[in-house]
Amino acid sequence: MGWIAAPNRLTGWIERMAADRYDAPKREKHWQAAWEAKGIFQAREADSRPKYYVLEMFPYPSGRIHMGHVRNYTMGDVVARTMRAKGHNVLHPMGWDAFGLPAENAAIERGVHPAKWTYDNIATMRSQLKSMGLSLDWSRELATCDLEYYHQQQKLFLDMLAAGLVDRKTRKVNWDPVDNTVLANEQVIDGRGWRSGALVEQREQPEWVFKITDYAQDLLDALGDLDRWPEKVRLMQANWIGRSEGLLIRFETIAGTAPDGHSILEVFTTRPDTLYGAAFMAVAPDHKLARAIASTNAQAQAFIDECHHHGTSAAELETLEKKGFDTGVRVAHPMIDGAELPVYIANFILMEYAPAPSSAARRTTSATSNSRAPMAPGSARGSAAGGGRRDIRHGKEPYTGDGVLINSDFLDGLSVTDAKTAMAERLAARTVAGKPQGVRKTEFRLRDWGISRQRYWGCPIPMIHCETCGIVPVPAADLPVKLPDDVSFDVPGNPLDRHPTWKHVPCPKCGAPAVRETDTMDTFVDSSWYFARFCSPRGDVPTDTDAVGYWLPVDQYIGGVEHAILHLLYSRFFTRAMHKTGHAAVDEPFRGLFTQGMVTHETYKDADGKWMLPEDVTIKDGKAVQAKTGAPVTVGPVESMSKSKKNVVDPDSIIGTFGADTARWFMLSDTPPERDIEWTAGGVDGAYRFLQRVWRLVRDAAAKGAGPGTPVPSEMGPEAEALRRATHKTIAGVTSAIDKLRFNTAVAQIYELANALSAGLQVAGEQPKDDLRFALREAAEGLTRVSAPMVPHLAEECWALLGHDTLVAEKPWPEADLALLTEDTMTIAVQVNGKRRDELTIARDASKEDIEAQALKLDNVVRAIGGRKIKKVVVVPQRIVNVVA
RNA sequence: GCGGACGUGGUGGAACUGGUAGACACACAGGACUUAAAAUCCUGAGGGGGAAACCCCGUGCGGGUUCGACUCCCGCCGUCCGCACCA
Repeated sequence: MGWIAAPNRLTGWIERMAADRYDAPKREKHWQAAWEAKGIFQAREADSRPKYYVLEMFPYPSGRIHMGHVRNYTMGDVVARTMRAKGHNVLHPMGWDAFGLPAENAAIERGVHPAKWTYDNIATMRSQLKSMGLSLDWSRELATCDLEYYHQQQKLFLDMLAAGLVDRKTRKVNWDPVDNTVLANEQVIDGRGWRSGALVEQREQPEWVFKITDYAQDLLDALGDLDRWPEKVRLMQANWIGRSEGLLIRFETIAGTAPDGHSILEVFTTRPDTLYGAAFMAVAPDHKLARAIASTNAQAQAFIDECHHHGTSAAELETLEKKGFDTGVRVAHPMIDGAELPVYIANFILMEYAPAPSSAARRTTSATSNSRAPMAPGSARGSAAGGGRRDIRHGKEPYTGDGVLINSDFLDGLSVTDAKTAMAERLAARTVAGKPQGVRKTEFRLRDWGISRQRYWGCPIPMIHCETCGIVPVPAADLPVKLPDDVSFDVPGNPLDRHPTWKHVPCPKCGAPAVRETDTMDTFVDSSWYFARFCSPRGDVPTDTDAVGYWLPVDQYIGGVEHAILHLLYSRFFTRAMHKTGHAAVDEPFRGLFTQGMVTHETYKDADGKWMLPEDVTIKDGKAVQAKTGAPVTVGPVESMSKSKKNVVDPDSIIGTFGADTARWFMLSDTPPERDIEWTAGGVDGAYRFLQRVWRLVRDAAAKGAGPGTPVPSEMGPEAEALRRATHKTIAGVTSAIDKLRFNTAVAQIYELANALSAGLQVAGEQPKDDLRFALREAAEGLTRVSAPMVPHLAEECWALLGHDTLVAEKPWPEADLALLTEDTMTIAVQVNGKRRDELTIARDASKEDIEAQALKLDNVVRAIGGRKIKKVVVVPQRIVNVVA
């Protein structure tokens, strides 16, 4: 065994490997450069093709891209590339949701300026995204922290202010003591800040709000037209807006029980029909009556204080134990002479923030299951249980549906709906203190959108506080209000507020010394119009109306379902606001919406219970062990990738090792896009191997197949025919799968074509005939072109292997030859009594009679019938035969 | 509690408007190639029975409609999501 021989073998092996392998990481850079050189992904407005706007939710520049981004942007890219090939003028831009807390946290922790931190991250992530080979128009890139961007946002704010869409309210806010900022109710989860996790406190704070409630009804109604949105998201938004119709009832308080000035108590209820069963009235802890009581009653005050320890969000209130405090106040029951109802302060009642003229307790509670009910329950619903003298079996027939009311005087026998109407009419006709006792009112759960944040790294709110003139907008000519660069984060609080000079400006009206608003905008504002800005990202007005008129709405928006409510609802509001202020011509920003699932991975812990990165774990003898030490590893459940559990895989290392196409292919394979996908090392290998196989198949087909542009031969043998059929079936199938965003089924069909091409190459031998040579080329080209949106680099490589000097990215989408999709003969199943017994291959256009006759002749069918009498034969041509015996 | 979605082999999943359940893939097993391994190529496979032809069972569970049900209806069980004073 001479050692001289070894190098030869090794060299031969390396050469063979090199010749047999597609070097994805290397070639991908080449094709990316080729696309960029031609600028083929840059969108222009002046174009006769139909427009198509594809957008994925833009990322927060947290540092590096993660697999969720890879999945999201791959899907969008498939749509963009496919629509481009199908002859659309495609806009597919990318930007950065760049304002926000983490930048300030980095400043606090590491002393790096938020701007530097952000732009450095953007540079990293941009290059990572570019390595994915996305067909993005990078010339439109923007970051919301660009002065150019937030300058325009300040203009929008002032226009919205002028249009009456901005308000300033003092209200009870959720204060996050860790982040030192106000949070929207939506940002409070289980009483804790959504970012910091700190327990939220309540505070009084003046803040700027956008009057989204002005559009509550419209935002609700328009959901019905968003037929290309997931039903789930529309439902969530409808619930969030939470329209409820009810009655505002004015109760008279019993003399001597209520403080002065409280002779009337206004109460809103959605169930006026249950008034006869009412047990008590409840007011919110901040209701003026509650405050009046508390001013002279320490116990009441203590109860109110206790209530304030909880968050203000509705969800928070619902999970609380229900508690009440009897104020001693009594109101007269409007329907029952002499009956009185107690008034409680309750911890589960919410002050209404909507622009009601005078705050009222929002809800009343009926007695349906409350032991303190002084009256019999007012409604008997078929399945309702509960105390009191409820008579479930009222009447001869069992109740179905909503049932009818009992023990409710004039409402008896009415349905709930009719009873509500009857009660509303009765109360409306009565007068209390000069006004109708009952007024119909529609309320919404949705509240105005508070946007003030006591933060540095956000868009400054362009307002000035003057002692004599009040609050004055910054004149448009003085915009932008630029964030100062010289800020420090060594002490808590808002750096803008304690900056030595920044906030001190003369009042634009009177010239006297005044101060700027030091609050900045909620970053959800930034993301509420970026899709519009992409239409004219460099304009010196917020939107170019021509460009926006051309591109909007976004035809296909793709992102995570976690934004189902906030971001999407705010964007819908903002688009309406932009319409009203002349910055857009549509109301709905997103014509089509798709919410993709998350990326998950197994979790790993070492012997000490510490989380481990997947890359530090290997499988040895079927057991998970630490790659370096071989120490045992505990495999935990599959969970969505998160830094805290370390079950993350870095896209860079995948792309660097296997290439972007492998990562893209994995993300599209196997799992339906709306579901969570589990990232596995095995799956990556599988994707990589398949792409290598495609490359080899196309290379071999290029060698054995016909030359480029060879016309269809007149004679076609069965093998060639079958391969051609597979090709065209795949083209048709992939086209419709991508159209429906069913990427996993598109992938499966591409596998089938690859298998068919492989079979074709097998039968071809060394000297295939012209018909098969044609079919091989057609299949290889078809395979290349339908997979191009998913694995664009490999497709370019294959296209070149096939002898083309053009780019697939510029080729039109292939068309399936419909004539090849239908075969002359087909195989249908034959059942006997509903069980499949045989199958029948027969002419496609065979008559029912022929099919029946042939089916009844089949041996298996005859045997299954077993001599019984045939009662009936169901024949569905091209589908099935069922013999009933 | 209300509303919604989902439940299919060892695994991810496919199945168009009710018409051959399990496409395609992963993992697995066998074979070819190799000194060997990797890679690659070929073959097999829902479960059970049978030498085979075939037969029985099978889409969470129980009913129903239908010639025929993963698909439609009713009732359960389970998982996930959203919402929620009450209904």
